[in-house]
Amino acid sequence: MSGHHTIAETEKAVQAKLGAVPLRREQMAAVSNIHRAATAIRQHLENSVLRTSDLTWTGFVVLWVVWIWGEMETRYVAEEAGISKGTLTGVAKTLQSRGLLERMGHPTDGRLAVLRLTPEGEELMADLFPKFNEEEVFVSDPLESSEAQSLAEMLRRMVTHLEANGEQRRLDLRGDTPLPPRRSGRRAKHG
Amino acid sequence: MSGHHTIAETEKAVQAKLGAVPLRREQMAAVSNIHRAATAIRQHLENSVLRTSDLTWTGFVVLWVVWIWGEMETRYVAEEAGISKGTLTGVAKTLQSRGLLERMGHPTDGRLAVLRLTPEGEELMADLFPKFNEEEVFVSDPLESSEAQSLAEMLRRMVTHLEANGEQRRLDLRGDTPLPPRRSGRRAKHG
DNA sequence: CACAATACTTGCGGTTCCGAACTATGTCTG
DNA sequence: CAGACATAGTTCGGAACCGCAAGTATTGTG
Repeated sequence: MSGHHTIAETEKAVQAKLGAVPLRREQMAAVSNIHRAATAIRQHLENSVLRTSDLTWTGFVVLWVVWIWGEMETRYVAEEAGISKGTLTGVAKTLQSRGLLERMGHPTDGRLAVLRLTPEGEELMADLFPKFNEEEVFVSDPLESSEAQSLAEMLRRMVTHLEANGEQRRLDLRGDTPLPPRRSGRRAKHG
Repeated sequence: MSGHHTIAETEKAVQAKLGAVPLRREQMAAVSNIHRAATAIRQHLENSVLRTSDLTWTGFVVLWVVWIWGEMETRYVAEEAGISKGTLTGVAKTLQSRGLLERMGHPTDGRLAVLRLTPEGEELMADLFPKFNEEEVFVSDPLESSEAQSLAEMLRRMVTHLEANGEQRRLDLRGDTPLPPRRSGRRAKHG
């Protein structure tokens, strides 16, 4: 890392650029720093523990979710991992091809698919997660234990709030104009 | 959102799965929630303000960085945006093709390239950013103003710590074994 | 002027990612 | 029970993304 500008300098530049505009700075800094921290932490974890097992971030998260919950239906795995169903299909395929994950049809509902770790997957996670946690401790080094708790708790409130009210908020914002389609993506066959 | 499991339930399942393993839970929850929050917030912002301008998250971040700093050399833009130089080349091309961004050679050092917003880009950001900030306020709704400040400050400490010590830490972790190459990537011309 | 260092681009191979279209299955209702 | 509707998962188009190697151009240095 060792950036050209520190995070403090950036905040100062924002102040300079936006001094006149009436903005809510505390919230802006909070959100912005959440993403900065997430990126920096993710990069550190990828390049320390994950890389040596040839796992991507998303692959690890999917394994983690399935590991924690035991068997899990794919739709819930996607949701917990924070990715779309379509993405999960591909990620699960990769993990299956490496023998870490297996998928089974649901016994009674033929539409469902269930994911589970293979023994190799279990073994990998049992080995990997303590190392992962060590790095979580490393990145949290500047926080007191009570601060880490408070941080987690505030973020939890934000996530809960978004889960509860995000969709309604987006609907209200749009009003009657429908969400424009993405530039990319599958096109209709005709028309 | 409205997940199958709440964030609290997940933490409980982790406790059940890992009850015997000696882990540092506060740090684990903090890091995990940073990513959960980042994902949820990003999705909300993409589907509220960004989508209507047909901007991707990364595209917006690049525009934002250049907007805040005025002119900026590409290497620093990539760093501030948290993406690689190679990715920036592509993203910048996309933004140029939409007339939002322009690139110029550096006046004295011919190796450098400098990015700047076009008038259209300036206009877009002037229009977009207040809306973006409104949603930052929305997602921060469950936080007191002082809490938002404290949250930002803790995250800033984590980022600073990683910038200062992350690389050394990764070196220490690896010891003498070099980082294994990625599975993918361009191959040498001949062995 | 050779030669190293720096900055960016290009291309590769793979992954991730979204979201709409599509397929298959289950469920409700007349 | 047939047709309509709902739900779960897959496929696909287009873009983003990384890390690395190689290529181009420029600058600095002995």
